[in-house]
Amino acid sequence: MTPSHRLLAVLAEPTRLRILDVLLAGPCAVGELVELLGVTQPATSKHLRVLRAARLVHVHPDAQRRVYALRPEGLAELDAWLAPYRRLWEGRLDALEAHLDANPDPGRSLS
Amino acid sequence: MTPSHRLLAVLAEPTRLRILDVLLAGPCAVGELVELLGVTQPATSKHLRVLRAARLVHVHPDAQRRVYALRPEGLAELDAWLAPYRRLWEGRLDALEAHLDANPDPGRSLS
DNA sequence: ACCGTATATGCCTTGACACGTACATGCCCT
DNA sequence: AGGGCATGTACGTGTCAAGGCATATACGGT
Repeated sequence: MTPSHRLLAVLAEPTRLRILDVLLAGPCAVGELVELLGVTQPATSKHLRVLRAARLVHVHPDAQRRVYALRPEGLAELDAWLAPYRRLWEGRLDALEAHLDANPDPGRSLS
Repeated sequence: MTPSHRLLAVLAEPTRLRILDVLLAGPCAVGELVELLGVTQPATSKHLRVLRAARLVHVHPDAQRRVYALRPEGLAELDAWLAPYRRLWEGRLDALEAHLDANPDPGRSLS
């Protein structure tokens, strides 16, 4: 029904999240993923299948290896769903920021 | 493991997403949610329990009624997780935009 | 052609979760 | 105090998806 629900279901899986985090650093073959994640190869392949169906990754065959790479545009839908909520909490943050502007430098330790 | 995985699991549920969307318009009592969503009351209460545990909503008792309201800051964690990916796809969009700036209006008058 | 490597798929079991029904709790009104 | 309304909770059930194992497919080297 909600389109973003499917996407969220795909992301609601620790292993798949870790796969995306790994791919964030750059493309990766299945074997490397298996090693890095400590997950069995069939499980990894199935998760990759799900990520592929969600258009979050794409494959580039290189001999027997299959190199997976990120498709970050797929996450734009999630960003769009998040937008109205972000306006809300940023509104509160803006109020905080205005307060900080009025009382400068009360602890600059946050990155 | 990943902290955001819990949050995503909470959101990976159409009914819970719809509840958040309703609360986006403003606070709401359980009975109204039951009516609006067409879900049984126990189911609604259970989903609200999950959303409460995830600190995405908070309750304000008003006599027998319990009015639920949004807590959008809880979604900031999801936004933070999304940030590095957003940089990627926005990078591509920026590149496209730069291209469009260099070659203004490539085919606006055609299709 | 054969073998080893790399990846995908099929079947089965198990565990988690959402739903429905019934019940418990809490609050207001008379 | 009692009855009705609004909401939370316990239990049993069905469904769905993740994991493990075995196997199938694809490719390269010899």
